[in-house]
Order: sequence, then structure tokens, then C-alpha cells
Amino acid sequence: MVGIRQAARAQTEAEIKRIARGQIERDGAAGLSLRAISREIGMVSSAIYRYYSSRDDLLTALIVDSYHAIGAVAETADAACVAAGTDNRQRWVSVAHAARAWACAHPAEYGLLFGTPVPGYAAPPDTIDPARRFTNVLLGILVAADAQGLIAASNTTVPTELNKEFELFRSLVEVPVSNGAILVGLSTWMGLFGAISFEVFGQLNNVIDNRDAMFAAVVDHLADGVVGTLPQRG
Amino acid sequence: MVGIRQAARAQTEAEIKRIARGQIERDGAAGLSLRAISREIGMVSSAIYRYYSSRDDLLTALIVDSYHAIGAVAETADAACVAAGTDNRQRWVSVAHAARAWACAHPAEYGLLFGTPVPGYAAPPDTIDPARRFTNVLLGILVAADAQGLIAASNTTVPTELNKEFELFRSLVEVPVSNGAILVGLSTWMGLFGAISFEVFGQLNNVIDNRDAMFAAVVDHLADGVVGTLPQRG
DNA sequence: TGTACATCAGTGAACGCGCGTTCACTGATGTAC
DNA sequence: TGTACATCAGTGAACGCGCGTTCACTGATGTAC
Repeated sequence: MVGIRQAARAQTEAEIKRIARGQIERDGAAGLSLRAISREIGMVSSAIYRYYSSRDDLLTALIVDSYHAIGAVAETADAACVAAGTDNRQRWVSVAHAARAWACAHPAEYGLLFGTPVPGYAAPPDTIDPARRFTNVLLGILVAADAQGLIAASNTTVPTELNKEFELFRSLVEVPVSNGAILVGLSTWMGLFGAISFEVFGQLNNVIDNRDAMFAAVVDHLADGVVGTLPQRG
Repeated sequence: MVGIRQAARAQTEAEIKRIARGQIERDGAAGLSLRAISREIGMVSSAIYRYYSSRDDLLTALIVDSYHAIGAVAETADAACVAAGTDNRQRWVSVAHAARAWACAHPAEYGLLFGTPVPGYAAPPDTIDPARRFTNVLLGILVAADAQGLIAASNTTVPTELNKEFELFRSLVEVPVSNGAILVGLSTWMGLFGAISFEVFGQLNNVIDNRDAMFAAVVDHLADGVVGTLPQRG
């Protein structure tokens, strides 16, 4: 049973984070101010410390929330594909678009996760697992595609120095997955976030107006490399 | 002839920017402080205003400098390749590595250009031309590769909605260049900056240790899509 | 069921610090005749 | 070549503002007996 006090506490925590997200949206991570939050919430500034022990502590809570949020939309999008029995390409496209939609709807939170690091802030270990939620979705698709032999493993040779580096990925999935697939997966992963960052961080301003079409085309092109339609190539 | 006063002024301007870059490296763009600069330079805080009319003005100067810096290393790398008569793939690889090297050596400046936008700061039009310096190098390689029929124009169809969007790129080069080539070029461009951002912004921490090998492999893989070795594919 | 005690949310004042920008000023360097 | 005037770098004080964090406190809510 949740006591009255406990419920109120959870509500105030959520309120603090809601206001904090608004601040970051307006003024960036550097503009996150406990005093401004307390003012907006109608409490005295020191009261915030009943909920978060420091500014960095609140920042960590926001980052963890954001990782969960983007992870959740990716999981939902992928699960819907799996339930509908769509192919791996469609799973990739669907997850990519879900990630972009979230990023565009929450640009500041996206920046918190994938933009310039906040100076003086070191992400604590608690953020690692939430961060992997999204990555795991992509990994699942990669493994499925690899199992079906759909990875367009390029003729690029994967240098042996990377063997050891790729162990982490192999350890995260049960089935074996080739170095070629991992490299292609990483490259595509970087391509996806490069595309989202370009749009969210304003690199496409005065360059490309139709962002929807642009992103769709890039994701489609990335899909060629990672989840198939190999035969028609060349 | 450069007068004494003029030379001194240029020197002080350079000194201010040097210190400012150090600040941004340490505390991020939000930590750029005119007062701190004046302290370090040994002047009274208001004296800075003889050189830059506001904090934003200084920020703009830094951004323009940075665009020129990354543009210059790219031009140098590419020019060396052209002089040596290397092929387009090598030009791409060389420019990509030059960009990464600059970014790793100046992470904060890189963040200024390609990271989370500085809240409340709107880049003035003066930054557009310097920003295009780097892009133009890549465009040159793309056009050369396209002319030789080396673009692995994927079977991804370029949606007609993007025709209009791509006009800007066509207007920047004299020769005609296909929609397919532009799409592949943009996608590769995003992949490059995605790869650099992942490394510089810390996304590879606890994931990939050997960044040199990783980047080289990704750039190699990206090269497959954009500058050839098509025949051996599939 | 009622009482005594512990927990905890929120107060209010204070510490010590930082910032951008303006303004009237001094004194040295450059320029025009 | 020398003088009068304009330019301009740098000063020092001030305005008005913001911040994170600590501390001793009050009073209400919950808990154990």
C-alpha cells in the first residue's frame, strides 16, 4: 500500500523533473537551476534538497528517465513489428523512425543523451543499463538479420584488432554473431544517430527542408547495408 | 603597413580567443565567461568590450575560427591526395581521418560546431560560408566519384520530394550530379559525423576501446557505399 | 483505541560566489595640416 | 618637422542579477506499543 506521504513525494519528484525538463528545453543543460525550479514549484530553494541531494543528482535522474523513454519507444515499435510478423528491414525502419520521432519531440533530452557532454558531470554507473535498452533493440534486429544471412557483410575486412573490441556485443546476445555483422551494425548505428543529430542539432538548417523525406531516404539507404536486399545490388 | 596599435590589437584578439577556447574545453560553451578571460589576461573586465561587443560576438568569432580550422585540415588532406594522384576512395578516407583527428584534438570546438546548440545563441549568417568549407571538400570528392561512375548508387529509390531539396547541392557544383549520388553522399556525410560524435561525445566509453581501429573500419565501410569498389560487391 | 516518539516536508536566513554590461574617465598612440 | 586634434586601449566603480548548498527550525504525518 502506498501511503499518502509516499504518493505526495512521488508526485513532487515528477513535478520537479517536469519543470527541469522544461528548463533544459529552454536553456540547455547548463541552465538547469534548482532555485528556478523551486521558484516555479512555489517552494523555498532549499526544499528541493529533500528530493535530490544535488544538482548533479537531479541531472542523473533526468538522464536515466530519458534513456528509458527512448528505449521504451524503440521496444514498442519493434514489438509491434514482431507481433505483425514484418521482416527485419521493416523492424529497422520502424525503430529508426521511432527514435527520430522521440528525438524531435524531446530535442533537449536527446541532446542530454547524445550531444555535447555536460562539463563537469560524470555519468554514474546507474545510467549504463538504461542506456543499453535502446541498443539492445537494434542488436536484436541485427542478430535476426545475421541469422537469416541478410547482412550485407561488405568486402571491407574487419581488422583483427577489433575482435576483442566486439566481445562486449557478443556477450550481450546468446547466439554467435559475425565480426562483419557487428561492424556493419555499429556503422549503421552511428549513421542513424548522425542523421538524427544533424536534424535535431540544426545542421540541416538552410540545407534540407523536407526532413521527413530526407530521414526516410537515409534510413532506407542504411537499411540496404544492414538488413538485406543484397541480391538486387551492384 | 601594419601599425603598432593594429598589431597589438590582433595579438590581444588572438589571446582572448585562445583563453576562451581553453575555457570552453574545460567548462563547455556555457562556461565561456568574459570576466574570467579578463582576469586571466590581466585586464579589467570591461576592457574586453574593446575587442568583442558582447559574449555572443566572441562566441561567433570562435565558431567561425573553428569552421575554418576543420575546413582547412580537410582541404589540406584532400589537396595532398590530389597532388599525389590517389584515387577517390583514398581521398575520402584521408579527409575523414583528418576531420576526426581535428575533432579529437579540439573536442570542445567540435562540440561547438556539431553538438548540442548553445541555448539562446543564434548563429549569424557570417558562419554559413566558413561552414561550407568542409562540406565543399566532400562534395568535390563526391562529384569526382560520380563522374567516374563509382558511386554505388543503391537500389534505394530517391523519392521525388527530395528533388527540390537537392538543388542546393547541385547549385554548389558546376557539373550535374545525380540524386542517387547526393543521397548517398548525404548519408555518408551523416555517417562520418555520427562516428566522430560518438567518439568525441563519449558514446563509445565502455563499449569500444580501440578507437583508431574502429573509426578506420567504419570509414572503410562507408567508403564502400560512396566511392566505389562496386564490382567486387554482393 | 490512544498515546509517545520518530520521521520527514518544507521554512527562512545566510554564506560565498559568479556573471554581462554600462559609463565617465585617463593617458598614450596615431594622423592631418 | 612640429603642433593640434582625433582615435582608441584600458581603468574603476557601479547596476542588477543569478546560482548551489548548509543549517537550525517548525509542524504535520506516520508508527510502535
